[in-house]
Amino acid sequence: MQILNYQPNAAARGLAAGRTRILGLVIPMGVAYLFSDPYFPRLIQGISRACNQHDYSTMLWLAEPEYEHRTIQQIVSAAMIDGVIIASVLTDDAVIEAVYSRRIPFVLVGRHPVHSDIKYVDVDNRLSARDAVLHLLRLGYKRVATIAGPLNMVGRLDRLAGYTDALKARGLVSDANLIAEGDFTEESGYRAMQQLLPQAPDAIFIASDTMALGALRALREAGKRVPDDIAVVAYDDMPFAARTEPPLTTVRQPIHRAGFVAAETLMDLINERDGKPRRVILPTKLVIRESCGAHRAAEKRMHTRR
Amino acid sequence: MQILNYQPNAAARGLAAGRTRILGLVIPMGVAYLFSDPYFPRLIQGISRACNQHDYSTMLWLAEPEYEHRTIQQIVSAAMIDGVIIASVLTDDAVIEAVYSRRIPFVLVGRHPVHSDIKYVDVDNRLSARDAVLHLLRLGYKRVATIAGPLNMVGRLDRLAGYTDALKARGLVSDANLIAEGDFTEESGYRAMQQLLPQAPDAIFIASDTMALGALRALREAGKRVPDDIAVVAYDDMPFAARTEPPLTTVRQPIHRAGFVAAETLMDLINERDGKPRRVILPTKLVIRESCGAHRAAEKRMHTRR
DNA sequence: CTGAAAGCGCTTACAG
DNA sequence: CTGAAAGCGCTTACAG
Repeated sequence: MQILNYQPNAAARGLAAGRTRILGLVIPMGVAYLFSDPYFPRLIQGISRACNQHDYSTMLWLAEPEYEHRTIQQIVSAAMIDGVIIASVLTDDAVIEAVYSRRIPFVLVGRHPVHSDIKYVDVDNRLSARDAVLHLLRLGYKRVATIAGPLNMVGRLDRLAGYTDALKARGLVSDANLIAEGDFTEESGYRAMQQLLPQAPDAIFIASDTMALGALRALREAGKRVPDDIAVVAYDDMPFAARTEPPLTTVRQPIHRAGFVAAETLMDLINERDGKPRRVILPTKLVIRESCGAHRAAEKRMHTRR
Repeated sequence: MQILNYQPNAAARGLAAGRTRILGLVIPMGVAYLFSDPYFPRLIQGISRACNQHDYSTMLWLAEPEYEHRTIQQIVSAAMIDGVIIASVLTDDAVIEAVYSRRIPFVLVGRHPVHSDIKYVDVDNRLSARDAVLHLLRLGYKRVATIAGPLNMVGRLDRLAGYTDALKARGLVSDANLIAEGDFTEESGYRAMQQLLPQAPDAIFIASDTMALGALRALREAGKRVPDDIAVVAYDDMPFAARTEPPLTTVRQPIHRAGFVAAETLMDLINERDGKPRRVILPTKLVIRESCGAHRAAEKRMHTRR
């Protein structure tokens, strides 16, 4: 049975059927260095898994700013892809505007700041950040600083808002001197921490584990002990977060799952099975380890009781 | 001029022209955890850059073992892609066999262990590993251990061979007790180091920076100082290698460039501009920092001279 | 229910 | 050199 070796011609099939079973994935590289953060590999793995299961393929575009126009051309190029996933929403994103106005099926990973009718998959960045900071406040810390992510990214703005929410909830007002901006690299966390140290914070919420790595390095160099001199809570729960010194208390978010769900949501959209909700908010969880001092605080309480 | 908004139909063009201007990229996931190593993101960035410059697009397949058959089907599916880049050569790779036997244009990142006529881009893993280990031996270390990568990967076998070469070059014989195998994760480096410690090595060559991270952690926990008690040389020169404690002496390899060159080589192959050589070996460089003790050794010599 | 035919939207070889 | 026509290899609506 030589027929077993037959491979249909994908281009012909795409032309005739009007669909290619290819999903596009666009990663804005306005922030190219970000790509080495383990976030994107895990997201891609989730998307790829869904594609494997549903017999789709993935087209990858790293949208470098200097080629943005070309990337958009390719995405909106008819009959190349059936739809597109856009990861990591920038507050001003030409790619989103292009696919939105041309009515190309697409799903965001991260909520859109303006168009509320866009389908997206996300975590509740604001609420989870609020809870993380409240955790610190409840432990009794008074001067809680934060290192935010690049503020042109929607999710990072939300985390910063969550930080402010938490302060407000405890009747505190946020102090601009306690807020530094990083760009998600280890190096930027290092610099931001050095910048904050003179303000003598007794705790800090850092918007990513990778930046926390840099912050821990800065603290070590400055001779500060974590959590005794300053408590740290981070975000992501990357694999390495359990192995820093001390291990990081951090907000776990299901990145792999976000990719998977985004891909399935897009497939439904393409096939007009509009069962999936417009927004999918995935659960997060504050993973408590050593860096926040909660264990130490619990110990103290025990000693006090005796 | 409304004609400016015209977008040619990619499927129709592909059918008519017999080429799609799409390159496939296959990352074997027999080693899925590997994907979080910064290696692949940087490789993808290089490939993506070349595609942007030459007006190609990239199709990404993470070839999970359970979907290997399907992935192969997609790759060899006519008129989907013009050619394929296969990253990270496993010693037994069904994907490579499939594209090889079907005469689909392809380029490997990493040399092939059997078919020497296959085009590839690589570094000289063996020679660079040899030089790294010779560096340690020249500094006077006597018991040089190694943590190898997964031995089903060709490049990692080559690095192990380089380790043995160096020992031989100094009239030493390799001791199986001084060789441990990791899987490129931080965790595996940690465990491999713990396993090697009872053998009392005074230096170690580790096949990746990520594993070195784990090894440094194991050494710290065991109370060993680097490089005083044990010297460390790693491989990759990832961004974080300059910021470990102590900073890593490590072999720098141009990953981004490897991706870029692989993509351009494939484009030439597709267009039958057979100008590019069959094999491209990119240069490596031993970057000397604190972990090997070379600086300390130099200092000592200075003191002795006085 | 089955099967031959039209048509998807391009590229390219070829007639003029 | 220019332009109309054939053909790429499928899917699908439609005639039988």
